[in-house]
Amino acid sequence: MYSILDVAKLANVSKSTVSRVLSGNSYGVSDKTKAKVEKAAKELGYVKNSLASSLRTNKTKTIILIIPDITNNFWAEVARGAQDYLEKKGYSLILVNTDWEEHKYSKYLELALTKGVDGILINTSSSSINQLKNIDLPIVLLGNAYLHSPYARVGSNTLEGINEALEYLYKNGHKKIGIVASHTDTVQGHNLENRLTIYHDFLERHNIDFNEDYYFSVDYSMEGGNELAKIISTMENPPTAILAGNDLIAIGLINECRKLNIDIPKDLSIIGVDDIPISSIIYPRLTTIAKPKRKIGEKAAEVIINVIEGNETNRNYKLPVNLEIRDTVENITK
Amino acid sequence: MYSILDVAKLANVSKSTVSRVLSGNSYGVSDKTKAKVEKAAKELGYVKNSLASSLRTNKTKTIILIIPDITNNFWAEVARGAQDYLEKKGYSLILVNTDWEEHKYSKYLELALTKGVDGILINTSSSSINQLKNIDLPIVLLGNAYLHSPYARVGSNTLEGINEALEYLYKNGHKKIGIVASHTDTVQGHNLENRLTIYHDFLERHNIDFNEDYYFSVDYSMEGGNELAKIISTMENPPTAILAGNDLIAIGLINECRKLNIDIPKDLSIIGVDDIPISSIIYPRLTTIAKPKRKIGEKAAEVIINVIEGNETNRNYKLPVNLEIRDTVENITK
DNA sequence: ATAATTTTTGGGAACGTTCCCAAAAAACTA
DNA sequence: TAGTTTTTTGGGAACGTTCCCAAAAATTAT
Repeated sequence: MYSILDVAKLANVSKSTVSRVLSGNSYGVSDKTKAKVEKAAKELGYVKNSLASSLRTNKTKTIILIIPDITNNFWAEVARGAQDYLEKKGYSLILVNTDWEEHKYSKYLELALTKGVDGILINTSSSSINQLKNIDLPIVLLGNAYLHSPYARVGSNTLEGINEALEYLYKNGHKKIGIVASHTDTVQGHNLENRLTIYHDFLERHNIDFNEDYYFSVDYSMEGGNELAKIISTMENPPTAILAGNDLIAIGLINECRKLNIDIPKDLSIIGVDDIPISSIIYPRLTTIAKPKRKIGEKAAEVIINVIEGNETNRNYKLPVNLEIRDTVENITK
Repeated sequence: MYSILDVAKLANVSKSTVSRVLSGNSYGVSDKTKAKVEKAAKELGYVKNSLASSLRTNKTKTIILIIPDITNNFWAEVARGAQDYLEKKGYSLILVNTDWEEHKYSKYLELALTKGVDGILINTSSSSINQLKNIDLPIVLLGNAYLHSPYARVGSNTLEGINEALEYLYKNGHKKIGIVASHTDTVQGHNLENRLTIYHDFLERHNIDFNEDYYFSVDYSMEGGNELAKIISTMENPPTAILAGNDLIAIGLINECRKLNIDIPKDLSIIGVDDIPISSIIYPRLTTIAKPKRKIGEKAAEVIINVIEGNETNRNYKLPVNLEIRDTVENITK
């Protein structure tokens, strides 16, 4: 491996000049010496040692991405979006999985410090958010939680999607609409209270009485969906549509309904949330509220670079979701 | 941010001593000074600057993972496996996506050089394999291709799985077994010729005549699977089972068969290859040859660290696959 | 042609570690 | 106790950049 000095010797200039040319910042270097240097560098196949550069400049052009699990398609998409954008800007991405475990947050936050990353893209947990206070680095939060933290945040406007989905069901003649929320108050930072508020507003707007039987509380998993199907199958006055908490529930519901001879969507319309890859493949294809996963990653990357380069103050971004209309909602107006 | 000198001053020792203690290699430093140093470091909240360290030692404790697309569950699992192992060993992972584009391989290989990574985990394309020659770094190839390259390789023993699947079908009474291969010779480095060899060996072993109608050549996608269903539905003497080229084909086949009123598995048994997440969720749940994705990542990480630390010469690993028995194979012996 | 100004170049220090070598301190030997 | 060996410590150089400042060269003005 050649260094800047080798290039300097070959080009017959000083290392300072070589540095000026090769670091891109070649103001005040005459065109002909610049050409000389570039030629010499090429001839040697010089490649810059970014460690030395970083040590001097205190910039690593590296971002760390701290997410729960890259194996989850949502996070994979976010990671991809982030990497794509960062790459364009000359940044690299260090990937790390937390599995929501506190000690890993600590560990990786420390890693960020030793490695000297220029910024942190992180999906925080409720307690790791506090650890961030001790870190003097640009930080962008991934997700909808922690609205009032002092950091920039990039999430999606799920509530608007919920509303849109509800209105879509109404337009298709549904008035007996079930809604699902989890046992726990928040799931991965989504405040489900808010979803219910949206739901109640919707009912009020259309003069529909709230029927508490239509508020379901199951686990956010396929098993939860199975359970939901069983509950619905025993109801005297079941809903005609379900707004599931997420796609997993919706899919569990679909699968179990098949066994219970409930036809989807004829007997029951379903809308999911997330648009996981399976949703467009199962039969029938699931109508769902699609989160702009990749865009979230891209935007987060864009924001953190802006923060790093001082072009932006911390802000909250809520990226629009999209109601992906497929085959699980029946029009029952006729 | 404090440096080693600050710690030294506080502990009243020299920077050398601090370095000795903090770099782990504290042979020849007395217990009491060691304690002093550790106390001082803790007191200041010292965190090591790994840039400076790397510059001096020429080791970054960083591996680059070059894969086609993290959004593909297969690669996400590989990445996860690799990261989990690397983390345990104190290494970090830089993630990069190629989309099989040549110029990105070049770009990222150069990145590996400037960043001074300690090793490269890469799923190469046919032409990028040549670029590796110019790189004097530990390299581990991901996947089954390029058997005769000089690099260590970690893949899976898919052929053995194919054989097992074939035998499993036979055991369930199937003799009219269709097999799928792509138009092209290789798909992502899998030599399909070999699959056919296995198939022919199987037929021979059980004295079954080769029926060339049972060799199908469709695209490795859901659309390919749809097409396959249509072909089969028009056959006079259709196979009773299909060994699909991958899960995507199998799923496309399942979905299209539903439309064509071909019952899976009563009318047609299906086995896929890959075990993508959807396979265990669709109805009916797909029996498939599961690749040890995560293990591949783990093993690759293990191997590259061994190569880096000089404990291992380049070798080929073929990790065993697993026939995941679910609901798409019918026993037709009775 | 000389002075003043601007442009271009080079030398040294610094970033924070680790490593080498020598010096100091401690432990042992006779 | 003095000499010898071993253990422990400290100082300086080095890794390869970038940045600061001054010097040299080129350009312009008088």
